[in-house]
Amino acid sequence: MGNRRQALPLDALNMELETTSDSAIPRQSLTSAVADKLRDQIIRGEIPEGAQLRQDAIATQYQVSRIPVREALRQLDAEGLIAIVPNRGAIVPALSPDDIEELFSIRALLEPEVLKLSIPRLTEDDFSEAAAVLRKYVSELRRDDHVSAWGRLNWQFHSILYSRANQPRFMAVIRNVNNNGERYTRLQLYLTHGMKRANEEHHQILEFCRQRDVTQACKLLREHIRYAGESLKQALEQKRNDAQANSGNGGPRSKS
Amino acid sequence: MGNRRQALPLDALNMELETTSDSAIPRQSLTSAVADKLRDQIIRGEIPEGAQLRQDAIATQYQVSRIPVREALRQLDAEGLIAIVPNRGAIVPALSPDDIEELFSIRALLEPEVLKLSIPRLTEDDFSEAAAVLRKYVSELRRDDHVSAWGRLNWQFHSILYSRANQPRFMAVIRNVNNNGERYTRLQLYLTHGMKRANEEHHQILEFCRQRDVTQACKLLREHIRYAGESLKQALEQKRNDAQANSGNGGPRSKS
DNA sequence: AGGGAACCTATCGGATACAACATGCGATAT
DNA sequence: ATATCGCATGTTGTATCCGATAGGTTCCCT
Repeated sequence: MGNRRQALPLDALNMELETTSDSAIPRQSLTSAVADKLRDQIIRGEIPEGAQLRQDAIATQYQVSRIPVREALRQLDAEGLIAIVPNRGAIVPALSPDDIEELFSIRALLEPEVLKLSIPRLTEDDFSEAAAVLRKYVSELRRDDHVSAWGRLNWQFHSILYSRANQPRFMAVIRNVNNNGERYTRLQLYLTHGMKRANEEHHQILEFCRQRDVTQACKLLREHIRYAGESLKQALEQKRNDAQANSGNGGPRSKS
Repeated sequence: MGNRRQALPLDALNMELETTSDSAIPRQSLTSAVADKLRDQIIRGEIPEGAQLRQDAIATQYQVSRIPVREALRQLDAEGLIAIVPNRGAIVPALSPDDIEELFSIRALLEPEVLKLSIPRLTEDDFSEAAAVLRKYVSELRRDDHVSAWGRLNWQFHSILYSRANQPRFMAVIRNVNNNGERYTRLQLYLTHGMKRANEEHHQILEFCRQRDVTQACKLLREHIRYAGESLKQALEQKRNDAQANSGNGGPRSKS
């Protein structure tokens, strides 16, 4: 009974997440593995807004103790993806329309700057890779579960365009800001309105990049982000209003 | 000996750090207290770049177990203040001149935007508070340990000016980016060159804000940040060159 | 019957204990 | 003499256990 019974879940988790096997046998810590898994679930919306993240439940789910879970939660808290209330656990916070507006404003400021630095160094391979992502994007449009893939592809496209800027600090911030907002891009209202237009804009941006037209590409990117943020904000406001109206019919027990 | 012997260090830590006593009996967790303390030490440069953060040492220093220390380290890792290498501990990473340039570029993009939104709502109290910070700043200039206070006052001044923008997401990013670079503002070369000029620019920015001249204030702020970043980058490059020259003269015992 | 207070349970926070990994030093063999 | 293997030591990673806190529930008193 003295031998290993803990290697299994670690390996299992690592297997799931081992996308970049650099032949160095990475073997990340359980904390990192749990953090990555939870982050992914939150971003994809599998863990909905307002959900409580029970340490024990997560621990048993992944067959680890609560220690790595707690460390992962601390990390996600620092990333802004969850909010830890002392003695009361962690929840996935609901983002207000103003939060959405802010997040997209930050993106609209930072991403064009990175694109500007990246465009001169982009290669033909980068362009075709980006184009491939856009094709995948279109083909996913008709699938039922496209919402889960949409955000990832969107990020892939953008990050390919930025990849040659060599600005790791920028990218760290941008990635984090994207992570914070991405789960809301699943909103149906936003999807139906924005997906087609976003796709066209993506193609146009890519074309400007091919032509090395820095000014136009950055300008369009900025507008692309601003428009996406604006329409997502409106979709969110509408959803909140609907929800309020529903609760107003169903259960208004506070005032009248 | 069944009764509490752990309440003491927690209270001690909280005492040390309770700057903002909101009368809500905050009593933050040990993890948060340790994270705040370490963050402060790193920002102030008390923990120098390249230093290894031994969990056990920190735990005994603050008379807590390693658990809250580990969680605090995870948090600081997510904030970018330290780097955790699996199975090999955490270190305070050295920032390259390019990192500095990036951090200040991000600031130069984000902070003027926030200032723009804040200026119309700034009150006379805000202006006098900012002016008071600048006076304190000048009076600290002659003290020996001014370097420790400089960064804090600098941040105070800036954050007062941004405070009415009501953009918490922006501020979270800006604060974090500032934290990441602040420990390098202690560089002597940078201090001697930049402090006087920075002070003058601060006064000028404040004046533009008083006049509600959004355009000029934002323009000057952007230049202020860019100049600070540029001169700090140069100071850092010079320091690195000197260090390399010294190690070239003093300690090459591998070859000759 | 309604309100309040004491208990009760679920969950979090922290400490201790132990296992795994990394590194440095020394022994040994070539 | 040197290179390599193995052991010793120190540090990190994870599990388990215990104490603390908050919110709900029940019971009693009015």
